[in-house]
Amino acid sequence: MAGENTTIPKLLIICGPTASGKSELALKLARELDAEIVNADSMQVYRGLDIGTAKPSREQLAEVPHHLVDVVEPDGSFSAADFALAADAAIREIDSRGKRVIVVGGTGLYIRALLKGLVDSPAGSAELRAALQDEADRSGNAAMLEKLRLVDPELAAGLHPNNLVRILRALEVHRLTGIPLSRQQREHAFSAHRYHSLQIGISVERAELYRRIEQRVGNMLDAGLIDEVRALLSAGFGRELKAMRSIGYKESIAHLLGEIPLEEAVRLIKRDTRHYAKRQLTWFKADPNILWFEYPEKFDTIFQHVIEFYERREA
RNA sequence: GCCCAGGUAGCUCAGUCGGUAGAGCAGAGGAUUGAAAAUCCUCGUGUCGGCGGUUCGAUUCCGUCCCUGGGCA
Repeated sequence: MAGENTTIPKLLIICGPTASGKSELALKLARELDAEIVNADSMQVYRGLDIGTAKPSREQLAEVPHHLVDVVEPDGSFSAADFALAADAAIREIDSRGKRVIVVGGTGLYIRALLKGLVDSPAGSAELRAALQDEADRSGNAAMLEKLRLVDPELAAGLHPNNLVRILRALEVHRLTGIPLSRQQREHAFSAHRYHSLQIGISVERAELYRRIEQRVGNMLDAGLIDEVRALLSAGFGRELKAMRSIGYKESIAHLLGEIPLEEAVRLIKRDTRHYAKRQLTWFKADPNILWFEYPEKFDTIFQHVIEFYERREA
């Protein structure tokens, strides 16, 4: 049976803004369904970033197998494409053991990359990026956008000169492949259908969400966030690293370096987390495939949908 | 009680030599194809403390009252 099993695994996806209770719901469902969890959070993949990323506890990680947690060093590189690749492997492996898969996370692009794939464009090269950044520093953002316009007018038209990250990525892809990124995107268009999935979003009233964020950040401080960041710094992981520029870490570093008082750092962490939650909501709201429920209030309804999803025969 | 400084957007404040006002922060909305907890875009009418007076016109000048700081008693 193992060899001839070519069915596409069914994925239960739990998403929603930070502090909405995703991990808790996923754990509960995993216990009930004998499932394993695949993390789709861009920061929980980093080793050593535990408190600030609200990583599941040691006990929780031991109780339910988690994948894609602690898979890269804080100075390592990781991207949406890396995620999709690693998640595919983990899912296949879990599926081969006859277990179910629950994907949980707040990184919208990672989930999309997993379900629909990304354009087949080359990975970013550090040297090329550095060179482009250098050029941008000298000639300015507008000049870089102009440069992009010459090779990919379609993409350039939709980019604001200040959005240098995207401009440089597009230039990078063109330089590496000779093909305009917009053309690849148009052909790709996220039209693939890589898994059967049920996407559940946890909806929380805005004021309540902000209250929870406030509380969660307080808990992180109590749990020793500052110490965690201090340890990372003394291990040689500096503020220039992607992981260390994430919420909770960049502000803590500023405080540890004596740039801002602790209370200011805390204020900023709360603010940045709120903004982040808002961006997540914008992303997920735009996805018509997500079914939204309140949790824990609607757990039974969620569970019904899940059971029905697993029993359904996919065409 | 007296003196001084203030009372302008949810907050901190700027400003109007008299023609009804604008920044930062907060907040809201959006974008997002190998950096995504990143990166980026858009959104500011509020009895300018109350009431009178002067004036064609007052948030701006004058008077008075209330409130908040600070100082003196």
